[in-house]
Amino acid sequence: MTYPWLDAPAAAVSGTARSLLGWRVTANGVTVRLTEVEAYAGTGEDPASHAHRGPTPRTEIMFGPAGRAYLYFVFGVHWCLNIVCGREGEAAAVLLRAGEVVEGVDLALSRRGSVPTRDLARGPALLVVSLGVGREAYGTSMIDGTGPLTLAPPLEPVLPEAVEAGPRVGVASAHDVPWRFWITGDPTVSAYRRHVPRGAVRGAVSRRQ
DNA sequence: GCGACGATTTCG
DNA sequence: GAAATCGTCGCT
Repeated sequence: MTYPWLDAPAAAVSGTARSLLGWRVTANGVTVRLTEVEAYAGTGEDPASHAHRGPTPRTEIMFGPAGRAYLYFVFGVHWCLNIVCGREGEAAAVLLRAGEVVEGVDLALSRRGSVPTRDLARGPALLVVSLGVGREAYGTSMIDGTGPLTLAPPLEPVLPEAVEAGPRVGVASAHDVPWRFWITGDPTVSAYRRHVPRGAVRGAVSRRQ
């Protein structure tokens, strides 16, 4: 199977992200049906993207061909998984934010601990834990069967009217860009949290909102 | 070399 | 609201 739209131009990455809703990602005995994703555009175009300032050792894989896995380690604690999109050199990507575990629930539960089934992959780092992947999956292809991750089409199509869009979660810039997409009403979609500066002044008035 | 901070999660 | 916890990246 081929995935022609994964390498659509980076300018179309929001459409690519939308199209990925309902697709299934399998790794290590667990399959997740994607219910929430975020699009990140290429170098110089999207201040919220890790690749915004050009390639670095960490983001190098994003500049390669589409369909490979870009994982990054955040807060010294968690891994998050992206599918590299766009053409070579463009560095667009789609962050897999949440999904429904549709196969291997018991295995996912063993990795996540005792949580409600709907919460198994309800968040980008939780999705990665359920799939049982980590650093070793960095840079592997998700579309040619050579790596631990496998991308597969939806069993049932996700209709356009079932998709909502809004601001991306936790990003420090580009709050106005509605490049987070999710399946309306799906219980496995994560809660929206806006970016909170780490060194925020405490006890001041302007803290909330 | 150094330090600020992060596409998060969990607990209080 | 705030801590956990460390790799990454740009340079006050």
